[in-house]
Amino acid sequence: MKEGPDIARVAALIGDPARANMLTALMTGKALTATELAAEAGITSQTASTHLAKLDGGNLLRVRKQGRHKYFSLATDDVAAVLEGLMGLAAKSGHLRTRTGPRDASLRKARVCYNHLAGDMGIRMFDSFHGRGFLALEDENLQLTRTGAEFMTGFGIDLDSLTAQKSPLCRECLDWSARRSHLAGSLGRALLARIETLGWARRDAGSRAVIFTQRGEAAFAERLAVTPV
Amino acid sequence: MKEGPDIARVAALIGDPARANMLTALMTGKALTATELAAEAGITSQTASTHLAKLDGGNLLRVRKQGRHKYFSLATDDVAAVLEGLMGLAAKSGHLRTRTGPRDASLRKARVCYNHLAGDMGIRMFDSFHGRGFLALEDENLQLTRTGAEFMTGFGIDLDSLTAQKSPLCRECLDWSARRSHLAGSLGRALLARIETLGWARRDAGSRAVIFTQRGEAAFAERLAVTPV
DNA sequence: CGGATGCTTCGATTAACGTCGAACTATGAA
DNA sequence: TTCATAGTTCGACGTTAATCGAAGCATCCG
Repeated sequence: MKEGPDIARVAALIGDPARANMLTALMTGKALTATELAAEAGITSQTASTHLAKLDGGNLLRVRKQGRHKYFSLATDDVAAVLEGLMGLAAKSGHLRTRTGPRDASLRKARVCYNHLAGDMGIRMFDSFHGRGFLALEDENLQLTRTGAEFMTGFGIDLDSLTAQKSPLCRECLDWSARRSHLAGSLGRALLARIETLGWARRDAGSRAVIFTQRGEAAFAERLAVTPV
Repeated sequence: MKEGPDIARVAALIGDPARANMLTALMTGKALTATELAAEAGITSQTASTHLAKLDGGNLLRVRKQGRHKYFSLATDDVAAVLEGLMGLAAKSGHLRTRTGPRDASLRKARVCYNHLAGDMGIRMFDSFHGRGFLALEDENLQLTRTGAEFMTGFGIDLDSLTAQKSPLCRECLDWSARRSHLAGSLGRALLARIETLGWARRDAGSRAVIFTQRGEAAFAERLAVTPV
């Protein structure tokens, strides 16, 4: 009778407060261990273990074992995108955990969304790439054009190592405000990494904010977020 | 401690099977009454009533009272977008309700996503509009360009009445496969309505499929989904 | 080899919530 | 007015699932 994918299963997985806290913690893009996630959610390590097993079973997480540690991260960009969408809905219905403070403003401006740049600056960069013809919508996927590839290489991105991976190079990701999209995919990740390497910005420890230096923001506007005439 | 919007609340709302069934039923875009939704979810009208109250309280639904009937529809396009995203995740983790059949194929090709066209054909139309310069990414929102407006008027869309509404004209909506976006917003709605008026396609009763006639599909490819050279 | 740390499994408790029968209100039809 | 239909509220039942203590593995370190 019911048609289509079983949406309730996934939603219920995200719907538990403890699990939701873990997932939002993973939105920074950093891989966290089970105990770290337990602390993040405010539960004991035993319960965290069962929760993490469920999330993994639902294909929401990617797990890597290293020695006696188990590192968890979000499975794909799609998961991050859905989480962002849910945040948008929750924010709109007014159920904010904390009232909007100064930290919130910086989150809107620039933050990390599963390892790539989100927020106003992320959107501006995406728009600029699009307008300059670096990205093209081809078939089913977002593609990097030849001029785009040249630009990326010039910016210090090693495209060869990126294309060697099996994960998609470019992808769209809907933003917090759920209005516009920014660049995800391995290229998005590489760009943020490059921005950090260049010293233009650094991640705020313990939150998702990305804090640009004054020089970094100017350089960003000049090279990445150019508005094409 | 916890920062950001309360995502668990919303996800838990969608996470109940009965409520999820109601929401997916509303993805057709049609407004349904409480009893219709109860039947759709396979529960009694009393339980449906409490569920609908909760969904409404979570700002996921829009409610209109007409006589002794209460009509429910999805609150905004954002809600539909999140539901689509969740379907993508659920589909990927392999938990399909029904094994993929012929109906599933037609859903992928063209279906209705909260009143606008989704699926392959929706994506192709969006790409074409983008490539022909009908849509521009401006500031925070997707904008209809002047040439785009001319085209729409020529296609028989009454733009004046659309812009008179307060709801946004253009919006992106992430697709099932969660890879690419198609056109939502009031313009997206109007386009699908126009397509139906022209007799190019009709909605399948009881599913989300949009079935094009042979002539309709040819006309669609010729006028709406032109690939710009 | 101990001893410590990270994670998992088991069992029992507890709390939350979906469910429906029954009774109630409101609107529309005869 | 009388009856029927749509929807809501209440109370009780039952199931589900989150939680933690305790015990059990696995891994690393000295």
